[in-house]
Amino acid sequence: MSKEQFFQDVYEVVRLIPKGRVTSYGAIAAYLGRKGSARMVGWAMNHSHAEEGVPAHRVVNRQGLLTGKHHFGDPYRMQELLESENIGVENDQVLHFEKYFWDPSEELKL
DNA sequence: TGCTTGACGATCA
DNA sequence: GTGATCGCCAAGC
Repeated sequence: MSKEQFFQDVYEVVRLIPKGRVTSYGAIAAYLGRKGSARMVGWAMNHSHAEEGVPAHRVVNRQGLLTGKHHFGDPYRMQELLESENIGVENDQVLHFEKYFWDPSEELKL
């Protein structure tokens, strides 16, 4: 799998995240066979601005922390988008993260 | 060419 | 429960 393919797959998986659900960088990395390379997913997301229809706000870290909020132009934008999908956010963290967590390797089952 | 950094995560002390 | 360390792999300098 080339790095370009990895990028496209990341974007595709992110686009498949149901509204009102969130996932983690690690979960995406694991699903794409890049277990342990969660940083690559984050790095790919950093370039997701060039893509369209990529709900990057639905991707948070393992702790449900909105670590990528500063890449949305306005830091409050990410939280705002999540709250608009009935996802509670407090102190830069998704409330009931386990409840909203969407694991591609479980939901998509390859 | 080589070192540092990074939207991360798991492990160990 | 907290803090330090390593693995991951690409980009920037």
